[in-house]
Amino acid sequence: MPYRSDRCMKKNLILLIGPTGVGKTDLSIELAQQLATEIVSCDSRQIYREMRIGTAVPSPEQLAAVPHHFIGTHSIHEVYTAGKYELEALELLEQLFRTHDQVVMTGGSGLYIDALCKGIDDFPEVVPGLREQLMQRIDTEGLEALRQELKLVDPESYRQLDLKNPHRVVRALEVSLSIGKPYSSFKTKEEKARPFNIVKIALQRPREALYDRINRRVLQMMEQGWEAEARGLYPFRHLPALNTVGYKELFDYFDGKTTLSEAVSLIQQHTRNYAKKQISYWGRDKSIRWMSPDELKKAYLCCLD
RNA sequence: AGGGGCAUAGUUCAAGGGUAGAAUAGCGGUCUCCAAAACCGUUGAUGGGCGUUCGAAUCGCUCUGCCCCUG
Repeated sequence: MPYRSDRCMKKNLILLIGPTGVGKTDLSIELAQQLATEIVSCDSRQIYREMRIGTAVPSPEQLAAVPHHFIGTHSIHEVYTAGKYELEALELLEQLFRTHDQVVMTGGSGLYIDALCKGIDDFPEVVPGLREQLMQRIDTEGLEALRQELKLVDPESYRQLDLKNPHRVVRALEVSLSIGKPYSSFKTKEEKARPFNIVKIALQRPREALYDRINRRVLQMMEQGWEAEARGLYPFRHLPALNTVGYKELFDYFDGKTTLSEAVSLIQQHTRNYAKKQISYWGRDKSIRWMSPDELKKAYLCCLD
């Protein structure tokens, strides 16, 4: 079996990824139970305790069935990043591997997963508030002004980056200006070594079936009280954590910009768009093995039947 | 039943008789720390028929469908 550790005692991280709504939660629990291990979530939104219904966290029963990590462990009021996740998740895995040969990791945040598997280069701390300042300058001076500044401080990035994307330009400037060295000079392009094997499995379903599951799940989430949850978070709608599919649309509804049924349709649509982006993101990672739920069960869960 | 209006991309809306555009969806992609974010590329349409004209989305007739008013 692919996940069995070999004689050298190296531990295995079994990564169960896939687009939103594909059915990762259920299968990850089956898998973890079979392996008598625990689940580490790699989801940039389920990590926030204030957002539960709208991020489709596992049910209380599911959470009780298998120990979960990084579900509701942080607050929307703190700034969280892929870099922090890399550090915290690595530390947790080190602990878990002391008592387990296998650990199951599941979630859908591509950048977080890459941060954990390959590492993110060590960028020095940036000047607090600089990013906000730069974003404001885009409004007042225009993106082109920042581009020209980037051309001076970091010509390498100016050549490589997507200069139409404000986030990218601001990020490169933020680092370059804070440190006084070009952003590009911190990029090593080297993957960090990890003291465990990583098996990447992505769950796959036909596009139509996936979209149908997404549409239905959004309706279920509404029945579970998503609207009330979102209403409670409305005062914090400008926090980065709440720049999230579903909450945004509900906030627009609260603002009277749409009707409730329009909001729900938009949530379904944008969740489908998100699923597509995830599939695109993983498309270039050739180490990922794509399987249908049935194939996964045959390969890893046959002993249960 | 009579009168009026409308008909353009999946949807919403443009185009003084002269190359049918946009937004959005759809499809595809980018990605080194706000990533459920941000950004890029692209398919696709004049309801049917007849006529006027060098030339019709645009003018006329007709059919079909939808909306409004009157009874």
